[in-house]
Amino acid sequence: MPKNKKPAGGRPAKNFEPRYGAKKTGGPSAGSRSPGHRGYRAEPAEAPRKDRWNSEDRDARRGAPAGERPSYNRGERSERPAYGDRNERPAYNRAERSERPAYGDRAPRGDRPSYGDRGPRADRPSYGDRTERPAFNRGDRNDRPAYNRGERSERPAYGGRNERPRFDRDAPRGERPSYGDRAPRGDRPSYGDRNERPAYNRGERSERPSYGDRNDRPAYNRGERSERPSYGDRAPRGDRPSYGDRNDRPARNFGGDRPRYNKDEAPRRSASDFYPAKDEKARFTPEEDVVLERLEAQATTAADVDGVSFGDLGLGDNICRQLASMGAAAPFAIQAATIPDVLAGKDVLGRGKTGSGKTIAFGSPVVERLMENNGGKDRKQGRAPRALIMAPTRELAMQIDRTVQPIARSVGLFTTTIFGGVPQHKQVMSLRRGVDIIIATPGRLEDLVEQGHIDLSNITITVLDEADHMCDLGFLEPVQRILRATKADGQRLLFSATLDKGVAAIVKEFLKDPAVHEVAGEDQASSTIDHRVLVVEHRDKPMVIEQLASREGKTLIFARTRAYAEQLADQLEDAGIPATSLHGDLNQSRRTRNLQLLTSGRVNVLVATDVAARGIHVDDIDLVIQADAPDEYKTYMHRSGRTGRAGKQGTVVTIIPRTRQRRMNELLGRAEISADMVPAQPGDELLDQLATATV
DNA sequence: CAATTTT
Repeated sequence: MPKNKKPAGGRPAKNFEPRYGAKKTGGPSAGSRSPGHRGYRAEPAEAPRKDRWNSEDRDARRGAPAGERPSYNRGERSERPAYGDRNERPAYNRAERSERPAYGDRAPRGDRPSYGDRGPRADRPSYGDRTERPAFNRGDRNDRPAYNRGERSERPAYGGRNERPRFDRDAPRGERPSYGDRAPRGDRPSYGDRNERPAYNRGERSERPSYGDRNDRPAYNRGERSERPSYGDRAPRGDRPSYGDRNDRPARNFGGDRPRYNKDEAPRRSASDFYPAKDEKARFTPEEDVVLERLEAQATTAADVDGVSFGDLGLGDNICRQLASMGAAAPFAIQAATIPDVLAGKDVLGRGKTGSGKTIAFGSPVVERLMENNGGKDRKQGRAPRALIMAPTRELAMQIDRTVQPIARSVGLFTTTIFGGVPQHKQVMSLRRGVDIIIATPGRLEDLVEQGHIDLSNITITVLDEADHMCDLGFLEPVQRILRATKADGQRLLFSATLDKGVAAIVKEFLKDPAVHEVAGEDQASSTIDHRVLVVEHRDKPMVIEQLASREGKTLIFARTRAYAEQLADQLEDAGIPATSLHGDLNQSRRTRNLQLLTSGRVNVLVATDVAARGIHVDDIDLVIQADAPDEYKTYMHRSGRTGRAGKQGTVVTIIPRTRQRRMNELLGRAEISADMVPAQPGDELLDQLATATV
């Protein structure tokens, strides 16, 4: 399918333009779409502004800061074939879902308030329709008179509506969940700018569960949690349909080929050396064994840290107090090792075991440094961010924010998350209000930079979490471009549990004489994880997985592909094991919700791709099943690091075919893991033993 | 193969 074909007759173009046109000349357009949202206005204040944009004033606006220009009307955009191919992607068996009563016997769906009046799942058009629906084929949208129903013009006009298909649009209205039943928008924490709303935080923050605690790093906050009111009486997050639901399928195919920086529009802000064209030759030269080979890592042991406090490391009182309130009373080894160097302004490479507290290791000193630099006083609107933390997945970005944000707020600094899969508007608004620390995934960050909404030129500290992964193919180049846009002499921090020479390209170009830290005695031998490898006949695999997964505790299953993850989740549900999935074929809302299903314990089995392999923390996962063996030893280490956190016991079971034994042994060797490798088939008692080992 | 953008 011609991915880039320009449809005859320029239909998509036609469909794009009227959309924008209609927005401007047509009815009013509200930025917020539901009553209760903090920005909601019955008489949209934004409407007049749009008119102005549309008028001849445009010339007058020429000189306006980039962030305020309606820069979205770029020509070539509308000519692009839009999202056509999305619909052509395989459905991954979603359709079958609707045929099964599965969700009916699943956890107490019916108990949940907001969905109470919805029909049973099977009656609804179901997500299965999605792929058949021209979801993103905006083309049809404007042609459908249905959406111009009378009340439309009275409504706030849903400016962005066309752009965000909601589920079940095609269904008769009566059958769709009425949006009025939803929790008011304002009650739902929004991804991007949570911290921007003073109402939500401030002093109480530390006493509250602070969104972060939900599935954050282990040690912090555990005990207090149960004592606190917690958001228990709120509708569980996962139940509140949210932004992402509108795109049923996230965009993919991120046009790696798409030329960045629309040629006809020079970057306006930081015009100078922004993203120097492509690469002055590939920087990655494998034979340069820099980093950990040449630079001796300074090992810190837990004993070295004994009796040391965060204050001793150089953090200020507010931050120390905040850390204590988050459950981090005293620094972990990796934190004690790196914090002083970070505070000293050095570039740092930090390697600490999965779940060893890396987020605080970089988060708290970054906050401290920013505070030092401006005396905590510079809060002018729209100030440019000064620190940037990048992560490979959205979930991880959110999780980092949950840890860093309270620390930042404790000294009056603001953070915001920037990632894709959700409407950008809120993110842009927070940026305009001014933030100090951006926590981002590379794609959306670059997008907003290109749009002129983000100025990276004042970024003095950049952190790469999961740094080795950020240097993998597909991430490396965007990361390089972003780093080049930050202050040239800025401080850079690279953290990962598997930090290796793969980061050489970044280190060489961007770090100066970095301090390298690792924590001694944190090898797999000292780990609390029991590693097993099961050699299983291909035909037995489904049943073996079922047997392993039908258990009490939380189980995380890794699959290599999204399709298989989805299929496995379906299979388990069919078998009566409540399970959900997490992978890139889900929209962000469902990703967030499904992960929340596991953290909340509503579902005990999550089947995920490697999107969940790194960084994300869920309490008490005691069994990790690798339905497909990983290709890389590092992947093995990260996946297995989802269990056995905070010193708890965990089991990792890897299922392989006979033909993979040798490769598996090599991989385990590289990971320095010793694991029993035994044949297994359904019904084996061993499987039950493994399933119940930790429950 | 997965992950990473679409206002």
